[in-house]
Amino acid sequence: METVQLSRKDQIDQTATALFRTRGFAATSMRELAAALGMEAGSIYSHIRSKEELLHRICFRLAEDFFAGFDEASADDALPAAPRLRRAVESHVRVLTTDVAASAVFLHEWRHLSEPARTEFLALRERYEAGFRTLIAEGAAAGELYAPDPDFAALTLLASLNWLPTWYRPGGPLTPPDIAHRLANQLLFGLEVRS
Amino acid sequence: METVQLSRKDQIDQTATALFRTRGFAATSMRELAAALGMEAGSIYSHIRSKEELLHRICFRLAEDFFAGFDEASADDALPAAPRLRRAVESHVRVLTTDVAASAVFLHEWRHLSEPARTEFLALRERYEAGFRTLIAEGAAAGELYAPDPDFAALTLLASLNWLPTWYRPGGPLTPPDIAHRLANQLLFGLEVRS
DNA sequence: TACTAATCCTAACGTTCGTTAGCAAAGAAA
DNA sequence: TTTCTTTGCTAACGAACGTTAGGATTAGTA
Repeated sequence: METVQLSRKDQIDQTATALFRTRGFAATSMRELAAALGMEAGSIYSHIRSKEELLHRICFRLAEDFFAGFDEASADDALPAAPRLRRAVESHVRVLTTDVAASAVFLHEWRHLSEPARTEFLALRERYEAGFRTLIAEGAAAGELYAPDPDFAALTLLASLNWLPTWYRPGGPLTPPDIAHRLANQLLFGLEVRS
Repeated sequence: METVQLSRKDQIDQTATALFRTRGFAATSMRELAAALGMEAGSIYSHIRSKEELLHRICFRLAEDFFAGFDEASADDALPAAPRLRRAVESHVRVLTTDVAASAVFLHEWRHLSEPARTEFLALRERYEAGFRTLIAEGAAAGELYAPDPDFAALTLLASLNWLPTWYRPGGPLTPPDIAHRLANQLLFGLEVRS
């Protein structure tokens, strides 16, 4: 029964994601993972080919999610760059908060991918960041954004967002849309009151 | 001769820091570390007690550096909160850029500390972040800063800064003071042009 | 009923891990 | 010259690692 297999496989993926997040990929053993699933280590290999396959799936699935969200958020060419950037920020936060554990793995554990997956992953990441750079550069060129160095601004912007999985806990006082809105505001308007 | 011993020990610390940064603490073996130092794995134990001692020293040394910098930056009570915050940001960036590898380890590998070091470390970190929260809250109360939620603002501020070790490479086009200045500007003034 | 696919087990494989014991060389201090 | 400290080696320890082989059980399909 295919759905059952997929369901069990998804269960393994999910448990692995949680463990990779809290203990790190290298420090998580297959026996730990098996114990968390209520099974024996050898049994996992009825469902997966290798430990790294788990990491691979997590990282590349999230990459897809980020791309899909960004493309949708920035697609409307009629809109000025600034609101499109705001929507892209909100999309990024939405993906991050939808699966915090997977996001944390995506952000921190990708270096344990072996070649050529590692290089492929970094290329995707670079392409994604380039999307933000372009958006900010457009906004700066149009006078909508103050960004003397769009590359630097994009770096800082994504930095603020990507730290989120280290502190965000679902069920806290702030809902994901709240967080997205506040982050976008703080990053676009800054902290200091201007005269 | 004590200085020679310390020098060799420091060499081990430094090499360990670089390896822990790029490969992660758990994925770095003592044999790898020894090879990078041109010695055998067993020989390292003439200088250290355990692998974790290396991590412990790295993490807690950096914690001290951050505290010393912050205390100096925020000490001047005569100054308004906003410029003190700016100086604290610049100090944080200075510590990060002075030893990027150690900073990356400090930020990402501390979870491999075992108890009670781990709890002790987290308490230090919390105390440091509280310093920023207080500074931002003071600035907001005095009307110098726009921060409806100082805790949230502090989180985002440190997030932007702490991502730095993932992209900064010494010898790039930007000097550390440049970076500090730009980051402080972007975080305090934001991106969006106001009318 | 017979067959197939899914699921999990036990037992073990070869490898690598952090660490230790015991010994040796080499230079500084006495 | 003797002594001590520093530094490093080889060899090995027990434990844990990812993974595999081969078999058992179960449930759905034909």
